Amino acid sequence: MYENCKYQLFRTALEEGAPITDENWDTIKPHLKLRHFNKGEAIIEHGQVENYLSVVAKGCVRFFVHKDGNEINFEFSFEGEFSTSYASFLSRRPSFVLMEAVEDVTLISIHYDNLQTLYKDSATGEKIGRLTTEGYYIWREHREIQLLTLSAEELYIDLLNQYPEYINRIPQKYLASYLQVQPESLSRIKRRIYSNKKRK
Amino acid sequence: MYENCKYQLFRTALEEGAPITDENWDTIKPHLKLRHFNKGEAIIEHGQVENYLSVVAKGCVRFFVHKDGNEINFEFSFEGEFSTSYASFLSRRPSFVLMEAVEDVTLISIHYDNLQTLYKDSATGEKIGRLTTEGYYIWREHREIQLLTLSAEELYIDLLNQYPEYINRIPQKYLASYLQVQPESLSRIKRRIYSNKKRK
DNA sequence: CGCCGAGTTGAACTGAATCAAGAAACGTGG
DNA sequence: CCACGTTTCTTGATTCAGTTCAACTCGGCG
Repeated sequence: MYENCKYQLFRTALEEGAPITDENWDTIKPHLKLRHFNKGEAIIEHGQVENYLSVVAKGCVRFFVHKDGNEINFEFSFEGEFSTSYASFLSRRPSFVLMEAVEDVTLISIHYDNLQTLYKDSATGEKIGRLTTEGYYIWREHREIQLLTLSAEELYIDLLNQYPEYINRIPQKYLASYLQVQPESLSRIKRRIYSNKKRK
Repeated sequence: MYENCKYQLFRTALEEGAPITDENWDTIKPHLKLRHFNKGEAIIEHGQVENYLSVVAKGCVRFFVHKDGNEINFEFSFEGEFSTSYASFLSRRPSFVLMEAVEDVTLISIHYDNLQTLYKDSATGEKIGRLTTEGYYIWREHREIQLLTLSAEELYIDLLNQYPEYINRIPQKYLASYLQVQPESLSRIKRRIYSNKKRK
């Protein structure tokens, strides 16, 4: 019963693409499983193939890549959001992206093979898959345009406005590279923004 | 007969996702149409909803956004590649992205409504749609990681290696913002790379 | 032939990176 | 619950790469 409730988050996430009928849900639900990760634990390592499409039930996940010995964070996911190395999941190729639990994390996951079965068995499955991917695509395009057009400070302000409850859960050392700056610069950006707010 | 041949590029583009049967193709083909644009002409303006999913038959298209009175280019498409303001197309919302013909351009296009009909009428249609979107997604994720990890010089070298035939067709003033630098800096980057090559 | 936009080059400037040191927060074990 | 050690965050000083601005070259086109 308790787990049942948790799975709902997966349905809700899917329903951002399109409404799910109860019958659809009944065919999906048996394939879901919960996976737990401790803070700091790897969820996907470099070179692994991502086998799961997951939604975060609890916690915060960061996505990052290695570059010259440094980590560059390119995404974070929180409760109710999809959380998967999607390009690897879709292409069945080794993941270039690493995933790690920023906090203790619980994921609601469906295995790739089970998803393919759903696709094969029902046109609705295909449709849900398409709409989910479309939603994911739109998100990526949005982020890419933001990266190209906004300064680190503008990106930070955007996060403050859109996800005030999330921004404090991401350690600044991770957030910095997401905004394309060094941690020291992010520190100065925050000071600048904060002192401006006080003045007004 | 001539146009028939041109449409093939659309099929080829789709088949990067999954093979298309002749029957599938026969249901798609009647919905395709060719659209021509002169060099410099707008294909999508800011705020328009994108109604077409297109593949480039001839020419080069640039995708860009406005920022503080400047244009920032975030994508280019060439012969055989998809070319659409996809987030707008999928979401039916006004496009934030502008599209323009860099050279004289011919697009092979299918209208949104016709695509939806294909989706409704066949599970295969759904599948093709899903796989196409997946391919598009993978491309976007790849580009986003490149933006985060590579310097302008590294991005340029990457283009040189991967698309040597395309890079010269993009005016440097457009290419610069794609690499996140000013045209003057791109000029210096090219000189640096070229003089290194000579030395070796 | 002369115009115009694109590209190149140089010089000065600027904002972020780097390096280094100190302050604050965290958590681990006594 | 406190003490200590580790990590994260902040702050300052310096360096450096890219921007900006301006002048100049080049090539196409009427």
